[in-house]
Amino acid sequence: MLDTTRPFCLYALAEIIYDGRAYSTLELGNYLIVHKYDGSIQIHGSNKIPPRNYQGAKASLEQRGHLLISKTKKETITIIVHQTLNILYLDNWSDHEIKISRTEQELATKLFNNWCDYIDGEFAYVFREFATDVGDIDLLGITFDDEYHVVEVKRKNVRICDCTQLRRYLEAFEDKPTRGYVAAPAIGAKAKAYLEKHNCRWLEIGFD
Amino acid sequence: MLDTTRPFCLYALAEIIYDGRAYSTLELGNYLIVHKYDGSIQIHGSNKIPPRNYQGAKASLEQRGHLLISKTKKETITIIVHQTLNILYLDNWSDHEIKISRTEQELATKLFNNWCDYIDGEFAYVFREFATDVGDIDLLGITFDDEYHVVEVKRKNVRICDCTQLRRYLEAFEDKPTRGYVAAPAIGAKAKAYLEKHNCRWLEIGFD
DNA sequence: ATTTGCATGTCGACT
DNA sequence: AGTCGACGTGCAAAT
Repeated sequence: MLDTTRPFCLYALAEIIYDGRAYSTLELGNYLIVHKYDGSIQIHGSNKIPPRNYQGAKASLEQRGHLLISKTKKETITIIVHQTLNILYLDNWSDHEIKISRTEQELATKLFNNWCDYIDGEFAYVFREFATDVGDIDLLGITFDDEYHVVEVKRKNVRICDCTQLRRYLEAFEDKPTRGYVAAPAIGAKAKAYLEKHNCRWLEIGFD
Repeated sequence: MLDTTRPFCLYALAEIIYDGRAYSTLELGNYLIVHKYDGSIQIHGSNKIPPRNYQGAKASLEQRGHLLISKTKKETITIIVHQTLNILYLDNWSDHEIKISRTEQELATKLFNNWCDYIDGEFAYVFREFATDVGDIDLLGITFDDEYHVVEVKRKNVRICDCTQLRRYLEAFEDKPTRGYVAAPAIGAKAKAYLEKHNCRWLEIGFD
């Protein structure tokens, strides 16, 4: 018998059925089942980072014989436990978060503070997080002769979809003369070609 | 002493430092550390599905005193183990994959097989996975009078970025008359407005 | 409650 | 190795 009110880590011979946004089955085998304080549950196989199956926070967990059933409004995981190999209750489990540095914010700040090192022109204003109805623009500079310089910042390699995002922002000023930039540490060949084809530029910017 | 050649699940009082694509620290606390056959490692807190820290397959794991060090070429996780609370070796751990149904493929097939129920017109051809240099189009129908009907299929709620993706495909035929569709079970209000503004349509299509 | 965009996204497929 | 698109993406912030 399992105490489903406590967080645990169960190693079991089991099979799993998921029904919700999709439908999936996981055949009989030995899996690691982790149940957390927030109600979430995840079933891990012997490789890869993401769990084979999972259910997010606030799921309810219930045991009925050899069945473990995790439910939310729209989704259900049914675990058929054939054999319990091991069980570990995880008391006093910490909920601390990681503290991160070197983020997109950090790059945006650097570009904002050193604007003229990266972009030519005589600017009247430079905005951060400029709101438009197709989303927020990371950095927007407006020159004295009313030219709109739109910058999308990425903390890593630029993808094509980042460039379409930039173009969506540029369209928001279609009545103005505009220039588009993606600022990032690196860019792929296809994305660069796509950018240049649409008269946009890549700004190389890295962490210190 | 730990056998780092076997997959295990370790509950320990520890602190963690990650350095790689970003830099992060996780303060002293009780965490669940899972090491898999593929070399991957993940550190879990008491809530949420994703691990606090992780390292993908083919990472090397090494123990030096109370330090556990997981390394790849560009990334390092250092686990400072203050106290080992529990250790479970996970022998004969299965690597089976889940089998999924109700996928985007399934919806695309349904639309392909029942094309005329969804889209008006006299079609000469309908293609699946039609390749262009901006990506593969899920479904492309060409009428006898050379009108290009482009369909992007989504298995769930349509996002704005799905609509920009559709428009990118439409641009590939800018010398032809085109019509654009996003086929999906549901769509948000904003995405729908964006679609209609660009003369595209949402096709409601669901699983059986 | 819904929508939006980020993420150390991860992962698989393809060049 | 690098690039690209999909994911039951998960998640938090804004609306």
